[in-house]
Amino acid sequence: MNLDQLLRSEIQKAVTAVFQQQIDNLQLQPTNAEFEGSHTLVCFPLTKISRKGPEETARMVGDYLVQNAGIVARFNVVKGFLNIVLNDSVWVNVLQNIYANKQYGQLPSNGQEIMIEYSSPNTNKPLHLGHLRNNFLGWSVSEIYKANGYNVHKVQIINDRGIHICKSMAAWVLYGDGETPKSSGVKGDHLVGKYYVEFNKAYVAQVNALVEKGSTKEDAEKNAPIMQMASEMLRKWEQKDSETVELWKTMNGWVYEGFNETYKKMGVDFEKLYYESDTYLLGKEEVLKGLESGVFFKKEDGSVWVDLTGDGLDQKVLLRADGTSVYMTQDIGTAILRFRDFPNITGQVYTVGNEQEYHFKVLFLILSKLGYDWAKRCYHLSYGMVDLPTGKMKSREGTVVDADDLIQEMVTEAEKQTRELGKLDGVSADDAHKLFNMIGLSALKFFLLKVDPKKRMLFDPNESIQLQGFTGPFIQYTHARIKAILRKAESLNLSISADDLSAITSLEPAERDALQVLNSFESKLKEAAKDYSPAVIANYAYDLAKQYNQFYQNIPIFNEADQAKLKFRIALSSSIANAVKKSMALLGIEVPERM
RNA sequence: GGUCCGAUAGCUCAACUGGAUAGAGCAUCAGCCUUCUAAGCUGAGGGUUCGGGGUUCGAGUCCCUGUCGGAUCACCA
Repeated sequence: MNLDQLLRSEIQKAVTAVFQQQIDNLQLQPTNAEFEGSHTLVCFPLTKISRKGPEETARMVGDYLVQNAGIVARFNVVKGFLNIVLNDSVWVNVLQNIYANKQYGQLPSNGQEIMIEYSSPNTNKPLHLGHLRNNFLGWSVSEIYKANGYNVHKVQIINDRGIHICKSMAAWVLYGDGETPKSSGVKGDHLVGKYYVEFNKAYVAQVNALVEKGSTKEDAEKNAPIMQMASEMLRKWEQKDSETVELWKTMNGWVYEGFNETYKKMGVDFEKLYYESDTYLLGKEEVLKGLESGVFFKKEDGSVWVDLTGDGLDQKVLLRADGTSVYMTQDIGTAILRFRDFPNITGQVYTVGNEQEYHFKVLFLILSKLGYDWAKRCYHLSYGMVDLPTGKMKSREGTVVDADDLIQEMVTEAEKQTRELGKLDGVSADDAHKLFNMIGLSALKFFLLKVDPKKRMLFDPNESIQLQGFTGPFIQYTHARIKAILRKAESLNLSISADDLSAITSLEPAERDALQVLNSFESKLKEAAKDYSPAVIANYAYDLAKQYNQFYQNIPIFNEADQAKLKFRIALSSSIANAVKKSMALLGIEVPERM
């Protein structure tokens, strides 16, 4: 039983004894910093059964606790709030448990298996800032679920098929002159992206030319030769024309090489990749089956639809009149395939931007209409867009922030600031390089993950490369500081067992405060999983680091003559370093031994 | 136009899901390095939580209403 549960049950007993009645929902919250205590019982709800004023109610419960619950030392009452001070021995015991528990921050397996999808890019252009939020978020949520005892499968669906890649292909055929990543030294995804831009340039020019000749805009958009060429390529691809398929494979191959390099830099990984080119046909089959069973219907032109007007939504097309599939079709196929591949998963999580909320509402509804019971355990992890100080990112206007460029800038900036601070004495070039990477990526990841995923956020480049304050590097620095202490302890041959700590009978406030934050790790883990929110962990890691720094600044460790206290403080430092490391790992951030 | 989401300090974000005098960071100002790493710590100023109603012991949080961002309502993905 953890501390909160223990205290809760003591309060429960107290309330029952004092008022001869039980109450289900005890409101227990952390005590505000300005008052003495760690836990606060909100007593207003108790006045119903106490039939006394809130202050008197609080005093009665407090008196009972002090007399009968061994863990409560004293209390104070402010308005209707009962601030509870626990015995220091309780906190010592908390540290003993955490210090002895090598698994602290990893909850036991709950036997559940889930799938989490993230990333899922199109293969016609390189990854950008929006993808970074997506990848960091999906990866981190996966790790958070693992830490909560789930067996997690990380996957993505690669949109490797469709008109977008055909556009890049068409432009490359027209203007590429045989250029390859090898011949030009350009990273594969960037090279294919370059031809996507080329396509759009040529397309706009052709449309304008046609409009000038008297065409309507709509006709011009349809008839522009380069668009006709791309459409023709898509048709040929669906007919498995060998030349087209070869080109498609080649150019996608370039993109995958580029993506893999970027994923590696980002530090994200996948257990299994799904490709739209493999799943869209299955989706088509499922739709046709649904048509037979009457879940869907066919219009006169031959297109297949689902009618969701009964659910407050619209009618939605699932197969075009010419029999080709749309986005929804392949998502149906992919979902079904995944539950076949992983029959034990209880649900799946889709990490996709909030502009697709309607799409997923429809998708889950369709799957449940098709009779798949697991549809109700599919969850759209919907996150907000990333804005720039200049406004929205628009690929057409060239205002996207490229992922590779951004990572490089962050690392370069980390190097610059580290050198300015003169932190590199006695550090090898190799270690220094690793450190710059660690710090730069930490700044970036932490900046993107500290905000509630559901909310739209602003990416200010100047602020993101800050290394002070509420940032990843600040937390890394705190870890490095603790490590210096632990190294010194080791050099003094101080070995500390959990039993050694019981010699402590009283604590400094800064020690108590740090222990309280340390002790809340597992409840934060649960909250982060429940809310699908790495931001909960980011805030926790920051609170913990900040709390430790206060302790560090106020209480000298090695000047302490009392060996028991010295050992206690080192054990506390060590446990906090572990929790910092573990929580940062959940965000995909490594922490250095020195910085 | 329908539906959904958002608005908190100059700026970027929190607020334990209805609890105390709404908290951090950045920026500004003032302190602290002969001590375990100053990428740190301490302090000050900074708020009508978008406006207006309501619900109750209590509202940034719930309900109604208005204003202003945004997203979505494609045989695009």
